[in-house]
Amino acid sequence: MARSRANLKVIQPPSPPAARTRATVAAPAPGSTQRIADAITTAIVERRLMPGTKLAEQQIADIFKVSRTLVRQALNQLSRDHLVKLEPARGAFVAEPSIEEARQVFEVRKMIEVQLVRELCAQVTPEQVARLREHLRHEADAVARTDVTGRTRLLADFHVVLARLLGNEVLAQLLADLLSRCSLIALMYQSAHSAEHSAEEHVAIVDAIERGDARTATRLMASHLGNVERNLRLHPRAGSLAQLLVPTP
Amino acid sequence: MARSRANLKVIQPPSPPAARTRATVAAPAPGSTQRIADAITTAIVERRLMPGTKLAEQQIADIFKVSRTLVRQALNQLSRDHLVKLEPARGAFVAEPSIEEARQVFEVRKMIEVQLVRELCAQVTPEQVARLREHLRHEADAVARTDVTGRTRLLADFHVVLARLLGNEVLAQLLADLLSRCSLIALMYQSAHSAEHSAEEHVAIVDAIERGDARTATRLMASHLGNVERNLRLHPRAGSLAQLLVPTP
DNA sequence: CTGCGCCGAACTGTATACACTTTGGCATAC
DNA sequence: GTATGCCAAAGTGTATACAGTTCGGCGCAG
Repeated sequence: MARSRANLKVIQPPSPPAARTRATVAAPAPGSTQRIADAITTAIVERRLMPGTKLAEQQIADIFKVSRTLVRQALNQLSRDHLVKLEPARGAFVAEPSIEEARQVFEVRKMIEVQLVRELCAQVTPEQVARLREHLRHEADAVARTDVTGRTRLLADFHVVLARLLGNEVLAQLLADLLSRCSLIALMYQSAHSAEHSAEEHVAIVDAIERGDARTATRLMASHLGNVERNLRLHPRAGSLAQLLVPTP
Repeated sequence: MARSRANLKVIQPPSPPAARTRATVAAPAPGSTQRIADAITTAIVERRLMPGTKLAEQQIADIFKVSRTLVRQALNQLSRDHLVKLEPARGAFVAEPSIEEARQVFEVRKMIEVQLVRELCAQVTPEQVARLREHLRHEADAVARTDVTGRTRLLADFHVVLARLLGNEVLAQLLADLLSRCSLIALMYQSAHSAEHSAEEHVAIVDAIERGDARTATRLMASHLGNVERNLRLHPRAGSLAQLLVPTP
């Protein structure tokens, strides 16, 4: 895996519309650290920073016109989100989630979200269904407009919206974290899963939830997550370093 | 909620045997930041630092004989673990989880751990059962020796051990985070749940897992978590500020 | 006696400085 | 020609300096 030497300028500090990965709810903005973390996050998720890219502190500091101190704080945060990997005395790199890690993340998502959907079926209100329908409309819009970035975000947000309907902020945060990891995984193991397909599956899930049909809803969610995972290229590719290191006895 | 002005000396930098909350697996030790974070963590969990206590950077820096830089990093980490709350321009305080947050944390734990136990029943090996039995022995020891600190830690670790048996490190980490929050919650809302009772329930759960009896195991886990939560004083206590602010119309 | 406002001590937020580690290249030895 | 070792540039780890904010007290007015 040759480390990408891509130009770091791709980050670009967006002035007003920073990402809201967790800015909306988490910290009351301890300063501009969050702005930097968000910019890097979106840069990673939008594939402008490829996995393995080195994130040199001074370089980023220059881009944002701040000191290394703030950049360092941002990188620390991102490392806690598993979006960047910190190698002591060597620097920060965009994380390269392993295949095994990808599997585990999806396994956890399945455990949580199946249960989530089950509980939702038992207590969902018409207003909540309406809220979900609205989200589905946005998804459809983005798919129609072939807005790749927005589409990806909305498809992920769907799952967070579900969590938030339970009124459990802890759960919602937790899922949001997992989903940001999934974004990175998805772009590393280039999904062949079409956005339309995911959107359709989301519709089916909401239908089942509306009917309060827990059996169907959980089954659909499980298969949905299974589909997404199955369509990742989670197989050691020929030419990958891991393959080369095994002398095949 | 009067802020505790307790003497901060209670932290004390332990030389060799630092806490292993996440030191063992997470970072390859980027320096001594982890040492400080661990010391504060154990101080909180062992009730030497009460919720609401202010954690002044310079004060802690003096104790550990380091600069504020490292302390700051440690406090940032801890805030991500929800063990301390960072108030911009005011400082860091030991977190005071709300009753609502406590409920949500337990709800999430129930969702995850019930599913966890179910999957474990389907694929548990005799060696794994043996590993669990060993842990149960340690629990019993600690209970017998009335080793409060060790006992509390072991009772929590039981759940992480379960997670680790699935071979899913992501899940294990996630649960470990939730459990550290639970420690704080437990000490804030002083549990009346006896350690013996918890240990017994753990034994019953392992028994069910060994038999591969998923139905019983999941039921036991759900009721175990329900018991622990129910025995917290999760009711607005008379004299609490929240109560005083409601004029009872 | 109570309340308001000003001021200084203390503390946080950010930048900068310095020491130590890593790294890549070049020269030298084989 | 390949390999080894040394050195300088670059980068990270930690400490320190400085600016801006908060907080508590003291005095003064009512």
